[in-house]
Amino acid sequence: MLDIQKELSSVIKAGLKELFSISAEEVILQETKKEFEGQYTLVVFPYTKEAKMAPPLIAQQLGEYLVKNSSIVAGIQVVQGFLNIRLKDFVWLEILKQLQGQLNFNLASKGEKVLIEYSSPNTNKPLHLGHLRNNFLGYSIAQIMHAAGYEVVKTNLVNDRGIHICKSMLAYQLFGNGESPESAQIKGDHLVGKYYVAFDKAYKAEIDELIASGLDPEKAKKEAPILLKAQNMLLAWENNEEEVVALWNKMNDWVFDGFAKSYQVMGVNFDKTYRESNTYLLGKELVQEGLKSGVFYQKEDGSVWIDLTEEGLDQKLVLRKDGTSVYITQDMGTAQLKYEDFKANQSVYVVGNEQDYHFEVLFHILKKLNKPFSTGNYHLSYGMVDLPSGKMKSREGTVVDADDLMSEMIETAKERTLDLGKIDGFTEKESSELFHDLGLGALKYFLLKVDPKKRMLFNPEESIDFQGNTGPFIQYTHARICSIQRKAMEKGIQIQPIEDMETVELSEQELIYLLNEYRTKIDESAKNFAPSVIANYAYDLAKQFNKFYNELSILNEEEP
RNA sequence: GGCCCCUUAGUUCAAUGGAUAGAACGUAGGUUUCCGGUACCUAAGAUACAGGUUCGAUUCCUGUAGGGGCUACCA
Repeated sequence: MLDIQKELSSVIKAGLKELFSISAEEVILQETKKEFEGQYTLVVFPYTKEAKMAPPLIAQQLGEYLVKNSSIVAGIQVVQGFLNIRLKDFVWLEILKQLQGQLNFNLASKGEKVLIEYSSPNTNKPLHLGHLRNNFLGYSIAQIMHAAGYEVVKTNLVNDRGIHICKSMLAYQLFGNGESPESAQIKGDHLVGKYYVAFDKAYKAEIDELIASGLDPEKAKKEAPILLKAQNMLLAWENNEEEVVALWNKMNDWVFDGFAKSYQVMGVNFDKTYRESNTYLLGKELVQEGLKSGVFYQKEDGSVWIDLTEEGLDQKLVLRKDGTSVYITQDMGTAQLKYEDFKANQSVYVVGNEQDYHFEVLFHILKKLNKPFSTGNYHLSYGMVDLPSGKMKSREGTVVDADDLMSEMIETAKERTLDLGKIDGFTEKESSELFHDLGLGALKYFLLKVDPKKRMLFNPEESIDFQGNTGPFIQYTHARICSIQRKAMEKGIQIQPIEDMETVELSEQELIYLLNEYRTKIDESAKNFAPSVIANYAYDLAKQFNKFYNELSILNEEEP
């Protein structure tokens, strides 16, 4: 296998030694920018001191040495301290031959299994805009890592137990009148969410009442009857009381049913779904184990803690004094379960950045417990999605509902496409699929083009553009390329895919160049867990293709 | 208070420590024309501030200012 970089750097090393007596350990070559000649660039500034010579002179002499001594270098260009290297055509042909029959866009297997946990919804309310960013990030990073040569397992951890779930259940018991998704014609998750809101409303009314009757506000918050009832219900649930468990099952089924529909519209899926109600007990076992081995310690009141002050963190509770588990307890259990199920080398958690501290603590605990799954953990932490009015708050009703948003996007796509009048002859099914792809494409691209760790702004008023740096623009370009190639085939015209390419050889060179570039981007994207790298690269390519095809006059435009 | 993250054109986003900091939207001007829209061309416009490391800093380090998050026996 011909390795261009290796070949070049070994000659460069020899040249540095012979011409300037510099022994370089490593030579870093970068891709040449488009506006300059050549494919690879060596930056010679670092050698100025040792060579005692001006950078352009070093580059010139080194370049001449390369042309003379390397069989693959066709020519050079010197710009200040930059040495641009142009390779001979046969090099590209050689590589093309090697790639023959394996022009596969996926990279060679890395022989590693990576587990990606994302989505992780609560079963007390429907999904919102923030969940969309999570789901799209998780799903796309899974696709990217697959393309980068990893074996990928997608998991979802559903938080289906706890006081917040009981709140919805209680409100349903009080005000529900036996309503069901069927009878109310509402998606299950939305119906349950409705009662979560109803609880909060009743709870606030009770607090106001108590305060009006002269109670201290802090006390009122803790002693509102409806809250006490919810707490009782949680205890009843933990004690497996039949009636409560039945209600819990019924309402969870509604929510799962609703989520399944949302996931389908989103186009995401999972290999395995875990439920917190099944993993928290295992977490408790791990706490007992760690207590024995001295990783945890017990306070007098019976609560169990870990001391991470040596690691620069705090002390952290892992089990309440009443023996019930907290969030981190169940996460320990889930980690073990996932390991037993899949034995992955890496485990990625797609969770918002408000939980940075939580995961730092979790990973430290796993290390201290000395578990095989204590390595390879990564928290893919992403920033919040803000609205122009500020942060989204469920209780204040300032959330953007995921289902609503997706429908609106599809509706917008429909309106714009109909305006353009480009779907004549489409069946109804084809049209609605097209609207779905365009609407979701716009939404996905919008949420993915931004560096995950940054906060981002979403303006629903302006909706999302279908022109410029957007998903539909890329989709449109793809459709246009296909259409042009189809027409060209019909007319028997041979199209050179890249500007300035006159011979078949050169277009093959460019093909490999693009393939290499694509693979580099995939690797970079996977390494940084950043779909934004690929997203922006795709836009860049689409723009280039569009510009080139704009100059082709043989064909008419076609529908996206 | 302590810890973590962020700050780039008017706005929303790019830029493995390298070449003239890229786009998009918006704005202005122009081509096109019954008018508008579409399309195309052109222009203006940015690294929060102060130091440091380096041949070279948007990028790394320190400090300042601004924004956000965490700091629950919530999840």
